[in-house]
Amino acid sequence: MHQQLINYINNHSTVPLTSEEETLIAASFHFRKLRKKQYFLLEGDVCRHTAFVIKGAMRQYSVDEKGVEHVVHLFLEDYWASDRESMIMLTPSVYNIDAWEETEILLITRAEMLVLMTKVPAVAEMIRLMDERNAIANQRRLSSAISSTAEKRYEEFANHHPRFIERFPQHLIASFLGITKETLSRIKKQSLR
Amino acid sequence: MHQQLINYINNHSTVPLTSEEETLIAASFHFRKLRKKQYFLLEGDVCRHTAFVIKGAMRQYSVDEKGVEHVVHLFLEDYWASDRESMIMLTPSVYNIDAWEETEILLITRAEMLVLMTKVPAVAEMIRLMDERNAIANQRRLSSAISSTAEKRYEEFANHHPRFIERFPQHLIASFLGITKETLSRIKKQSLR
DNA sequence: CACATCCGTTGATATTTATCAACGGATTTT
DNA sequence: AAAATCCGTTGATAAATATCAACGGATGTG
Repeated sequence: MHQQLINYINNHSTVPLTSEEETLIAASFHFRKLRKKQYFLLEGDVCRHTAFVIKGAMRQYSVDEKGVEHVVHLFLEDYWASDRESMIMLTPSVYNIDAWEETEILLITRAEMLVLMTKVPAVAEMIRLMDERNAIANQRRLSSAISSTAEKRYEEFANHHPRFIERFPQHLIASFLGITKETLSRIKKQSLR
Repeated sequence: MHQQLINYINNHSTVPLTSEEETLIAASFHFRKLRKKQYFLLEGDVCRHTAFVIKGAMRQYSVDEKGVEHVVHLFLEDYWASDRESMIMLTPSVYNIDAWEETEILLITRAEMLVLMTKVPAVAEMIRLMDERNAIANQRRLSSAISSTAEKRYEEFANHHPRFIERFPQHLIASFLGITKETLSRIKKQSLR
């Protein structure tokens, strides 16, 4: 059950895990299964866990005053999901995270993760790498949100995240890009010519 | 000259620096002065240094096919400037970073920073803290770029970054927010009513 | 001092994107 | 199998924002 996470860590660090370390990791993460639409994080709650997605699909979104959902992140297998701000600051989250498909995740608290990072160097290395990649991806996304048209953003997104397009319906992709589903529909139609 | 950085590190970590550590830090950072408009990073170059701003103001921006500048970051005293993607991946940067006012910075390479982090725990701690804050700030900015109107984005920006408004002209603020200077001018006029 | 440049503003207009409403096909639920 | 919900599309229209042009005041520069 934890094998996928073990593989993931080995693939994202330079020192292979010893079997003791593997045991320690397995003991630190707790398995949980989410049915479709079930919440991993509810707006207003403090985010206590980081989730590693073993199988399935989730989305993170806020809901504005008018009740409109704004998707800020999408997750598939091998993604890490959490609200970092809420978890670190211990403040109520403004986001919801729920399962789009039936989903299996491995959960760990921040405290446990910090301990694990000191005990298992490969985990610390992997986390640092993920933080780095995450920072770079966010910078790119921000840059394109500020300076690109809806069409270019979709194009770039489609090139970088073909798996998302296969797994999530178009109206979630639109929301993720910050446009309406109607606009995305028209963009796709146009760009065929 | 390095005193400001020393203070900064002490203010952003839990263990005070020893005088040996202070010496080490002072030896790792190199002072540089930039005239107005002088570049710290030029598009196409690989970003080799991180800059700590002692005094002055800088901006980071890309230039699109039409020659329009898009400001992605603004920096004042006590800010860290670099293009992380370029520095880590060793790829040519798509950004320029230049001085808006006459600016004094302290420079350090990534390799030197990594060494310093192992030798001085307080530096490692401070960097981790900055990474965290940065990740949170980027998440917020992304979220508002995707889901807020130009007016709300400006309002939020003005509340969170009053110093930027004092130091940078309005057209740079507009670009930072992803809108034109004309639109920002009209937004401000409207919101007076 | 004279000249040039920068900066914010305004008006007129064009473009992009959102909103609202409706539809048909697919899928899920009962 | 029938009913309900979800999903993508389209049309008509409204709202938000960009573009282009011009101006006057401020600031910087030779």
